[in-house]
Amino acid sequence: MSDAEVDNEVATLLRNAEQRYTTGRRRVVTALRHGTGPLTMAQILAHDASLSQSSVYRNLTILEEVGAVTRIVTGDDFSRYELAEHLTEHHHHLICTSCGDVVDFSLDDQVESTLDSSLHVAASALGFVASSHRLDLLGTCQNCR
Amino acid sequence: MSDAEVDNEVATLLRNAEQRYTTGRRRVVTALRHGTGPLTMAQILAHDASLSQSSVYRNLTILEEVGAVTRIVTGDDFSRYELAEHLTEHHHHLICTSCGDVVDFSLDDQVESTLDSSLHVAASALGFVASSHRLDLLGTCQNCR
DNA sequence: TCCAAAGTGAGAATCAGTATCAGTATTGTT
DNA sequence: AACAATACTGATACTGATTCTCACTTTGGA
Repeated sequence: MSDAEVDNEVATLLRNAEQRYTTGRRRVVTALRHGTGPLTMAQILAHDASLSQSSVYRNLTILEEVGAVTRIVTGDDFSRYELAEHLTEHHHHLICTSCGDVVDFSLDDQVESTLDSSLHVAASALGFVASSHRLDLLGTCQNCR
Repeated sequence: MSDAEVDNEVATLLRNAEQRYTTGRRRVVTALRHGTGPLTMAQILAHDASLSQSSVYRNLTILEEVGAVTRIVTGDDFSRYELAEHLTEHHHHLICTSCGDVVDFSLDDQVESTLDSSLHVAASALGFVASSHRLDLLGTCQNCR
């Protein structure tokens, strides 16, 4: 999805929720489009020094509520934020257990669809209605080796 | 693994780290053996009123360090704790996005091993050394429907 | 242009989790 | 069995990421 398409889609999501697509929110979305994985608050602020922390937190919450952003919690002390999957592509996360960094990766479609159907079977056996899955690979990144 | 075997294994892990297997630590392990998924601090304390919060936090940290316990962060406001996989079985988590409750489930072995090899391929393509994976299914539990 | 409603940002407040430390329990030694 | 020496406990204080507050600013419609 191109920058303009993402922008349009985010604008629509916000408008449907009677929210504005302000400059600050655009800047957050721009920051999230950069980097190779979900970003921490510190990374977002580092990417754009004009942003103020409290507004970014508030805007991330709103962007998450309207479905434009997803919050990731990996286990270290910081939440991470990325654009929602329908604005990017289905992907998973490689999490470095040493430095905490998170990088996106994908599985090939066949593995993904096998997995997906197995998950639905398992879920319904337990009375769950599955809506999505989340797959993280834990290990050590190149830098930390 | 039987209660006694788990107990022995935890005892060994602690001893190897020059830690004692005290009554308080036994009680925490007992609490974690109950329930259908990882437990929050509140659930552990509710299960055994004789435990004090600060000691449980400290002991969970130690049990995690020696490899007897795993900390799970699902995205709501509380960490959850479970016995390490080698003391139970490889499993995944159904996470109710409405109430936050977490329940264990398993995939059949074939799906699991296909997944595992795909993950290793993907990881090494990015210079990662994979050590384990984590798969969560998000949805709505029976109670919240 | 003006107004009402929405957004901003600096700082205060919250609260899960961690650190402190005096008191208690346990282990090894004589 | 008594004595250290060392580990553990638990009440409490502290920390820090995130959320809340509120006076001020910006925005969009009439």
